[in-house]
Amino acid sequence: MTIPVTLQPVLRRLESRVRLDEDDRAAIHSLPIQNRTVESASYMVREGELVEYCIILLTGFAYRHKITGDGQRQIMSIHMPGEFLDLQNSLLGVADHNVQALTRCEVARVPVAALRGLSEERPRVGQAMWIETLVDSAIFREWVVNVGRRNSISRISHLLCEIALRLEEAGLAENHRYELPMTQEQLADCTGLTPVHVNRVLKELSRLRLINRNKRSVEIVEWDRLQQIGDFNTRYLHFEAGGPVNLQPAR
Amino acid sequence: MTIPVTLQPVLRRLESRVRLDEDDRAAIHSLPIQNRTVESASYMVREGELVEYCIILLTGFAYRHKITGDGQRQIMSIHMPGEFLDLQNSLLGVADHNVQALTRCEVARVPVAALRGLSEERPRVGQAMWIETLVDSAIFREWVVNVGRRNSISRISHLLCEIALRLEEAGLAENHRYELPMTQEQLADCTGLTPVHVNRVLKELSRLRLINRNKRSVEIVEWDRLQQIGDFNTRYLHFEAGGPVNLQPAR
DNA sequence: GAGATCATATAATCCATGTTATAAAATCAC
DNA sequence: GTGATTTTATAACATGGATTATATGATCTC
Repeated sequence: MTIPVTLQPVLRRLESRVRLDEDDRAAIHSLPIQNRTVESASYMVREGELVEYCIILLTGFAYRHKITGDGQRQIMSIHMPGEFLDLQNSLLGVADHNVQALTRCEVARVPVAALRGLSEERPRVGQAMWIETLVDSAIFREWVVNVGRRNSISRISHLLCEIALRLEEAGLAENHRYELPMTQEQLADCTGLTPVHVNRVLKELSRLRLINRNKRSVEIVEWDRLQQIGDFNTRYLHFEAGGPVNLQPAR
Repeated sequence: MTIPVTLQPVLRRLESRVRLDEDDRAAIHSLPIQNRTVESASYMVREGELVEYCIILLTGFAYRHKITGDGQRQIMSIHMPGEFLDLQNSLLGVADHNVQALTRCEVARVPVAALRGLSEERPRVGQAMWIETLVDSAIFREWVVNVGRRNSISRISHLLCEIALRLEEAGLAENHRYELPMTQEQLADCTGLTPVHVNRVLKELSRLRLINRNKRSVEIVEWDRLQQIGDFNTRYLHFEAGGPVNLQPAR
């Protein structure tokens, strides 16, 4: 028996950056979606695959990653409810990376043709979806900086700050406290480190009383300090994108 | 006196992935552009700036980068003629990174409002532009992998392969031979290494007779070997995107 | 609730890459 | 062309994070 889930969280997200009207909302709600439950660790998209459906994450967490020729893994993003997991595939055709469930997830599958149609018929919705992919892109850029130029303690701090704020923005956490459904090995694969070293860094962040950890729950105790150590600045998350007015005619 | 330049290279690029009609082309050619010459090393966009114009690179090379809190630089992409440098700014508003000239460049500046209008009036062009940003995004993902999980010799090899193929695809180089207008320091900032170590790696690649260097010119002598060492696979460059048919109704 | 499996913890050792320094070569500015 | 500046080259030494190993604690399976 499936838990009832809706596209509500997606709508919330799209409308946070673009003003939509009733017809736009109706068009989204009438997308021919299939709901699915996906078990933890199962693959939703595999690199090299010709993609026929895009996936919207309704509940749970997922991540995108690639495996290098010598078998190492690099995670390139973490996803939370309300996010598209692979909107780029609606226009690129062949997946260039894997998408995997971090926890058990409820997802909606939407045929790529329906998404292309939606973006042509409702240009405002098309732009909202485009913006989602642009924000993804901004996050990838920041991750290039994170793994390219920050030391281990900064990398982990930065990641913890990013996840906290994205969860809070989505209404899924508050007070810099959240459940992080990731193993230390997965944190290592996000930050280009080894699991052993992630363990050392987490221990150090706890010792400094910047965070409290208890199993998978994280509380950022000293937000300002952690943000500083992680060289974290929210700009790249584009929470505003000029606010929902950004698609009005230029002033 | 300005060299005469046209939007032709942009059109070529957009049409490589999406079929455009005469009206689409006309709309692009009637964009209200301003041509500018930009000196080497000058900034075209600065992080934090509210962006009013998007920039199309017509001749020359440019790059995007961020500076970390402690003054280190990470380059996140290299751009060549025909590419948009900051199309994402047309919808995101505030720049989250810098765009700087690598050589003297001829560019076209297009008001962001004109680009938004274009994408609403000519949805096909809008999708073509969207695809450009999606390919950028795919390249950022690969760069996360490159700096996160590959060793120094792989990182440099991967970068040399990527630039070779992108230049060839754009008709700007052939036979895996090209002028790379970057210092070793800039290569270091692309790959998350130090300039000293980049020098060591380049020396090693030459010693192994995989590449020939002479000043800034690069010739990849053993393409297959370099590709293998760099763990390089063209998939992420999406040269096809399903070919220009990818926007036909789903089969 | 007993094993099996997976995740965390932690120590000892190693090494790929960073750091610092110096000099030569190339390029730039006038 | 000349001096100033930038870039490349290279050596000696340092280190942050990797590697390997082992133990313990959690969590899953039936």
